[in-house]
Amino acid sequence: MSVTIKDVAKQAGVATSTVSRVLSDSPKISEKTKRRVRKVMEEMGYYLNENARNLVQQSTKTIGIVMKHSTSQSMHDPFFPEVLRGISSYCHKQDFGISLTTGDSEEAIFQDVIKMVQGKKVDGLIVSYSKKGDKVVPYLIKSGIPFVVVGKPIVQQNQIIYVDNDNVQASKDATEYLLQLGHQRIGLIGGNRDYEVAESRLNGFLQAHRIRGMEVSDHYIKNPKSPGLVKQAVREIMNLSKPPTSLVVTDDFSAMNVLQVMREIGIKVPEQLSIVSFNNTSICELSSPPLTSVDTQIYQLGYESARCLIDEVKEPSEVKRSIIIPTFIKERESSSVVPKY
Amino acid sequence: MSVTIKDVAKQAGVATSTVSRVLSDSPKISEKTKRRVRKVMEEMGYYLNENARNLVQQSTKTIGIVMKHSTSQSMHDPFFPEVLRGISSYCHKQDFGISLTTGDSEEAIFQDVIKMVQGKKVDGLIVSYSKKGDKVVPYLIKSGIPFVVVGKPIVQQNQIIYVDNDNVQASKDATEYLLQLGHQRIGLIGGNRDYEVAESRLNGFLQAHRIRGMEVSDHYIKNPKSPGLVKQAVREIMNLSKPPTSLVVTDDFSAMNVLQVMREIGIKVPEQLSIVSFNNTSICELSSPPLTSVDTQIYQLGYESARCLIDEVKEPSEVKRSIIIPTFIKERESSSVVPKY
DNA sequence: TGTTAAAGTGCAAACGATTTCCCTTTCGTT
DNA sequence: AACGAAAGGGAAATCGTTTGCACTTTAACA
Repeated sequence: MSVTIKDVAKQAGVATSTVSRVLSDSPKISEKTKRRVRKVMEEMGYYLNENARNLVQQSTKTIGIVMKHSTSQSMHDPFFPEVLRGISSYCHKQDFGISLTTGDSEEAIFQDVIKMVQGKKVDGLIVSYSKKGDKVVPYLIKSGIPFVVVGKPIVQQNQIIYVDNDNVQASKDATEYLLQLGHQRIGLIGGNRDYEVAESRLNGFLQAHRIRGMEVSDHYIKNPKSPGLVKQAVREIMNLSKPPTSLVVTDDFSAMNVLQVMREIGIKVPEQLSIVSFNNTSICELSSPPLTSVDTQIYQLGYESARCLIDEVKEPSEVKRSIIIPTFIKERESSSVVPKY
Repeated sequence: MSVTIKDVAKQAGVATSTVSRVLSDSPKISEKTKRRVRKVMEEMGYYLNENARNLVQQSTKTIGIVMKHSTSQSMHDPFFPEVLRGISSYCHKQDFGISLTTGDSEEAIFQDVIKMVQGKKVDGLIVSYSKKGDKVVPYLIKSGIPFVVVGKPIVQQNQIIYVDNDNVQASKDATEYLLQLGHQRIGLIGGNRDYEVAESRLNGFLQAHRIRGMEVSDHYIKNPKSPGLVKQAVREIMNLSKPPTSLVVTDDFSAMNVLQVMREIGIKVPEQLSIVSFNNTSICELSSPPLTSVDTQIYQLGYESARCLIDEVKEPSEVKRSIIIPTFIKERESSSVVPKY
């Protein structure tokens, strides 16, 4: 149908190889010929067929993105879109395409990944989460395809390129921040402990206490398995005889849930309860009150992971360097000094 | 490198054509042969190379998604992620892949699209917005590739497949809803009028008034060009000597902005000001107070657009049918009867 | 003027499938 | 036993590029 390299060659009176070389701007072709060929391409409306090129080059200049299971979860939380934005930005700079998994169950996603890899549809992958018992990462290792994970891998960390925050530190910082404000009773609304990030945040939370020689009651620690269970967890924690005066919350979205519960049960934020959450996504500014949140620089997380991946695709490195993106606390109105009794 | 159809053929003692037929489960091949070939494929670890198939079939079983200019805008608003979720879901069912534009300027996106289309990387496209002066849609029409737009196309509506709400009606409903609550002074916080949706919502808003023979002051109508200008617009509108008692707001995100301003200037929602917004995204439930919002069924919008597109890819239709997704008002706490003075 | 090197092109073989014709078998019918 | 049809499978062309190698100019140098 469409005009091919052959047509151009014939029309321009050269060989197809010449046209191909013009396409890649090879120095073996004289300027004069290039100009002539380019003119013909223009006239005939030629455009390169990427599929043909992909086939022979054994590369697609496309990366695959593996979303967290349950697109719904990924999508509602602004985390995924933001990391995607970062990835997207770097890919565009490097003229790489993006291909998404479409599955909505863990198994379906796994199949998507296999198809991408074996079908040679992508040159590399970004895994946008790190989860216990996940099959994707082990598979990718075995396959030998370049990939990077956003978050700290559960297994074989030294063989995997990853981009992450220091979540232990970040959580420690958040907790320490509340301690400095004078809070003695701090609760944690964490996440599903199957995800590495939840585990790290819990550790940081505990460490901050330990450093000060403080014990934390188990009742102050909740790790709801899914976003839907957050409210329940918050209610439980606030129903304790001695409820915490502040909460470290694993993400902004959950913090909004917290805010709702407080509104329900008539507890004022920050007057009666301080909140620090994570990610500093755009809802922080828009909630009432605006949320103090640990900025995890999600965009950077995405951008750097794309950079690492594409570097690796271009020339595989022997040693797998990983990258830690710094975090900082963005203070807003959801946190204040501990109420005096 | 990897094992090809030829290797399998040799190993199984059949021709490549036979292997290919086994792959596509052709009825021309006996069950016995199929079993044998499949076993060999299994043993050798064969996997089909999609690029090779794409080349000969002239099709990629992949659709491209054109995001609204400024990924940032697309991404912060949960609209895009949600429509993507719907698209994704249907694509997965049909075993289609998804490819995203990566550009972050209108021009860059346009180039992405050209590359996808001319490079034959996709079988069709979904344009996730409808904007005045947009170059993508006209280009797609000219190219002849199947595509559908989410939203009502500005030009040549009858030649374009689109999936949309009846935004005029939806806006009329929202306005009527407030009128019924007794509000006499209703303001509109709309969107950038370059987008079709903003225009329609404005019309619906006006129509609802007209039906009752009411006039609307221009001062009550704001169409900030970008999300950043929403707050400013809200302040202006509330500074009028006779400010509105209720607001129709073009999306939930903007409504959150409204809420913030109200908090700043000490106006209580819904006691002193009612708000109805659009989209009924997840923040509605989480805001304080929870937002009354017109559910536009974004997920469905995405799902149906994917369905239309893939149908069209499979067999191009002569007449371009479009689809209107119904809307309904989800009442929450941001709206109430007009305050009595 | 002859020799050689460099520069510029062309030829043809990949890349890994699909698909259109054919050519064998095999089997049922008469 | 002979014939024809149907079923199963093979050979080779094709899709649109890239690329290693060989070939022809042209220019330069002795």
